Amino acid sequence: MKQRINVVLREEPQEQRVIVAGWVRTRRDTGTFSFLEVNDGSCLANLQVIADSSLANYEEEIKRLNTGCSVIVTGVAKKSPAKGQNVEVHADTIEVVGWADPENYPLQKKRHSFEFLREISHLRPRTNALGAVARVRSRLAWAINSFFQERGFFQVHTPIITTSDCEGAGEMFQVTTAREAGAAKGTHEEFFGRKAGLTVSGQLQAEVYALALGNVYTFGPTFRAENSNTSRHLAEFWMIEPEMAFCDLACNMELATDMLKYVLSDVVENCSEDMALFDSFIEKGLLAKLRSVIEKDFAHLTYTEAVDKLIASKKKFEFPVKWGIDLQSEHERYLCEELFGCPLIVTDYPATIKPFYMRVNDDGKTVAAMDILVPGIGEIVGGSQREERYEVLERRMLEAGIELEEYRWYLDLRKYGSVPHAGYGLGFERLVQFVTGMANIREVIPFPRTPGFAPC
RNA sequence: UCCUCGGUAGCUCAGUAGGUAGAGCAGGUGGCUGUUAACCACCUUGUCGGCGGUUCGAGUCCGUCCCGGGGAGCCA
Repeated sequence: MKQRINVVLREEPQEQRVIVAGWVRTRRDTGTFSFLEVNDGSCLANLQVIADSSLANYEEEIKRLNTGCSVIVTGVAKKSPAKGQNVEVHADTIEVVGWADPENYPLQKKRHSFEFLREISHLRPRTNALGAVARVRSRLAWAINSFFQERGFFQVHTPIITTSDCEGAGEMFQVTTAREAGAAKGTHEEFFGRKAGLTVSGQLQAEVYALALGNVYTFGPTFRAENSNTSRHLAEFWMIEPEMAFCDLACNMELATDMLKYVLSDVVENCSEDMALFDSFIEKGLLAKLRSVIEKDFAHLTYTEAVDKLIASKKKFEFPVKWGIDLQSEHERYLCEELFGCPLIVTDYPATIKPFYMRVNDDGKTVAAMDILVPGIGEIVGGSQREERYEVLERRMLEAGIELEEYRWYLDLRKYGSVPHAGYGLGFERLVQFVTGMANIREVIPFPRTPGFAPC
């Protein structure tokens, strides 16, 4: 039975027989045998395999092995006499499954720039850092599902193709069967009988299920056709959107805080080897940062208080601060990184700069919005209590220039058994970025899609 | 999309006042060694991002387009 290398490395070596299958990272020859470093993706560490020159295929094959070749090794696990590893496997047989021509194989046994690796997205998960990102990303997804499931939330699969436009979340990719550009208008009938696009948010549909099942969450792909070229934006990304009935802004903040602390703890505990790599090679002090986020309370300011703090700081900002403007990156960075040095929740933004569905506060000027800002990333969570009062919502939609007929279903939720409810969106890749310390969001999703880039 | 810096060997980069290119690593060959970014010796490698222009002559100067880094906007 084939075993995973993480298991072989974990068990005490007692001359037990093992079979492992993986890819050769490097080969070192000595007088009478060779060392192979084999990695099967189950963990960061490689398994050191001792290939003795007595092996039948030693001269013809073993000595030709190089980075990238795939092998199946059978042998005996032994205590390693040298430093660097506790376990090593002395091979009885090494079957070469696939060669990787060293003249052409792009990965070398040395550091590569992330920019270069991005050009070979089909090979980059075979590197230490990108493999670690993939494992941590998977664990984070698991932790998020666990968090919500443990609390009795139901996962709802909201549509990827949607006809709900102008959710205030940005440009939509259009979905059409028309073959030629422009043909969609008039000459061809729309497949859905109306304009459709890829979802920019599952929130509105999640609200439908929250007002039936109580607490729900979505976890799926999201698309923005914005021409954004930054280290924090993708055209296709994954978003988690919980939505809770009978829940106000305070309840929303509490859930978001608990969720972040829960998933961070889980990953720090269960991905320690990969996290150690990020801590020492990607972002120094990463683990200390994460532990402090897990332990410390998040700071909380209202937008109005935040504006006061920014003005009181007497700092020169490129964009002068004044009540009513949206907070710029430099403002968020000052508050989050300099003033507090921890995650910061900003609530109660001016109604004029937030979307129609956010609940209007009693002052009539602000809405029950909340953004969670995190050092180094900026906004990681954006949410609000939703407007549950029919008349108020209708007025806000009209003010926003929204076609009411298109949103009858959404207004109906306020017409029949309406309840206070709230929710938020968490950018999954931004979370992975925060957890791994990876500087560019294109490295934390397997196949990044950005303007002008979607190779496979 | 805007500002800014960059694109030279498979990778990371150097290239002086315009005179048709170099290092380290990788790769190849040989040697050595319970090695672990192994080590030592020798050898190979380039449409200098694309197109156009100035010039006797362009990696180097000018224009334009593409791509990447950093910052900004939009946001998650």
